[in-house]
Amino acid sequence: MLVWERPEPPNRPVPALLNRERIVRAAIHLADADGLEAVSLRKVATALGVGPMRLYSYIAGKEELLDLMVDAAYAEIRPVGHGWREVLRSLAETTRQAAHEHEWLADLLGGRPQLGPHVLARGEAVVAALDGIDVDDILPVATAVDAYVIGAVRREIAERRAERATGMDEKRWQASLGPYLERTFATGRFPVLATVVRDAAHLDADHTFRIGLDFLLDGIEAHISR
Amino acid sequence: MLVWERPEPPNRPVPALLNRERIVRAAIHLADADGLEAVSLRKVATALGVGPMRLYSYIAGKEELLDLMVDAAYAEIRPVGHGWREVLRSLAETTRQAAHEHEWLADLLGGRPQLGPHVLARGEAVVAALDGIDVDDILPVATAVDAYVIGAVRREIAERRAERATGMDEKRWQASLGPYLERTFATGRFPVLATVVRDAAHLDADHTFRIGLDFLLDGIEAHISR
DNA sequence: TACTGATCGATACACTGTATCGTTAGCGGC
DNA sequence: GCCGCTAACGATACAGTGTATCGATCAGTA
Repeated sequence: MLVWERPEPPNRPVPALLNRERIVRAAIHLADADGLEAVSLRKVATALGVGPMRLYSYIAGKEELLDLMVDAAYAEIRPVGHGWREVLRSLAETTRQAAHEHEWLADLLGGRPQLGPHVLARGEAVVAALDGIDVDDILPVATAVDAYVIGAVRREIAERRAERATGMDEKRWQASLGPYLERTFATGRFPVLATVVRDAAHLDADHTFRIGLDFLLDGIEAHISR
Repeated sequence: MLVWERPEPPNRPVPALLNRERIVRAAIHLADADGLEAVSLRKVATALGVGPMRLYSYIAGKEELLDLMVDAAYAEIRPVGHGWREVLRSLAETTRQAAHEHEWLADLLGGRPQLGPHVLARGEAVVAALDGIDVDDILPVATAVDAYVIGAVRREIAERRAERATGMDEKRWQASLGPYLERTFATGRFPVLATVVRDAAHLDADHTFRIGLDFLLDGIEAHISR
């Protein structure tokens, strides 16, 4: 039986100090502060003042804890707006924003099927807002937008971490594309790529995300208005 | 200094039994067989008949080994075709295919910036094939396609694993969307989503991937031919 | 009050990535 | 031909992981 429908254990006679929400909050707190690899059952349990094995009454293992974390993060995501395009754009932007506030989310996105209540509620909201569209188009369209967002956000966060690791700010990093790329391009092994990277205008992360999203939405528009 | 440009240690007088290629091949072999979590430095070293610490002469840590694995997988990816659209489609399809042959690749895609020689060579091939396009459009376009592929492939592999875990075949899984979803929809909490999922035609994975990719390519076409 | 069954958490196990450091082996200079 | 040096090697160790096990503990019932 999956976490989502398995009830929490009944309250102990003494009002329980522990529940899933508290556990997930503690885990998210750790992940927000020090990244996903800082989340261990021991650290979560310690933060709650209990032994590690206590957690196994509430979750079946670490994977389920991560699933619960993702679902909790999705609780903040609710697309708004009027018309399918505004809603899909809002879906993408709010998801991206959640990943910016919780970078660990990027590590988890797309890693396992998400079937938690908040994810489903988000799905419900999206589908409801897309009611003008042919029923057979709704899932492919929403799936495509989600796929783009997952990939784009992961790349973005990965790049941001790499920048942070070098200690360079975004400007200097983008301008030189990192000393390594400079040296590599100097070898002449990637001539076309080198000129494009050097000559083309460089967009910031926001812009890059939006331009790709616009490509996708334009393609969707052409399809559904046909 | 990054792996990509740091030379391997000089050959020992006795012809070295070990080199990065052999290490990476062993790691990929393990990952292909039993998934990414089966890749540990100890297991890789054991497979090569050496102690774990030997590997540290060739790589700085596990993360670098994973980077090398990804780069090796990208060596198989080379888009073909004539015209930007055929090339971008081929880029997407071959990347997807690589992830189907090496499911662990889906776990790694988008996780860290990939700057290895084979990844760059793939980039070079793509950019070279896109030479009709405005230089300022090339990177956004290629980036958008990559983002879509990463997200779509991750979702796809995640779903496939979930199916495998339940022991259901794809047909039965899709038809019922899993007993859990059936029960959840029966609660009436997600009425619109439930009807869409139940009533809409269900596409297989290939179809779903292609339809989203077509949305994106159509949007790109509208942009660059403007 | 005595018993039973659920709940708890300490301990233990197998495993991880990697730092340390004494040992070893090959080579250049005498 | 031999010595001394240096670089490579790998055994050991450490801190940490997820989780199985199982004796101790406690509440509610007879």
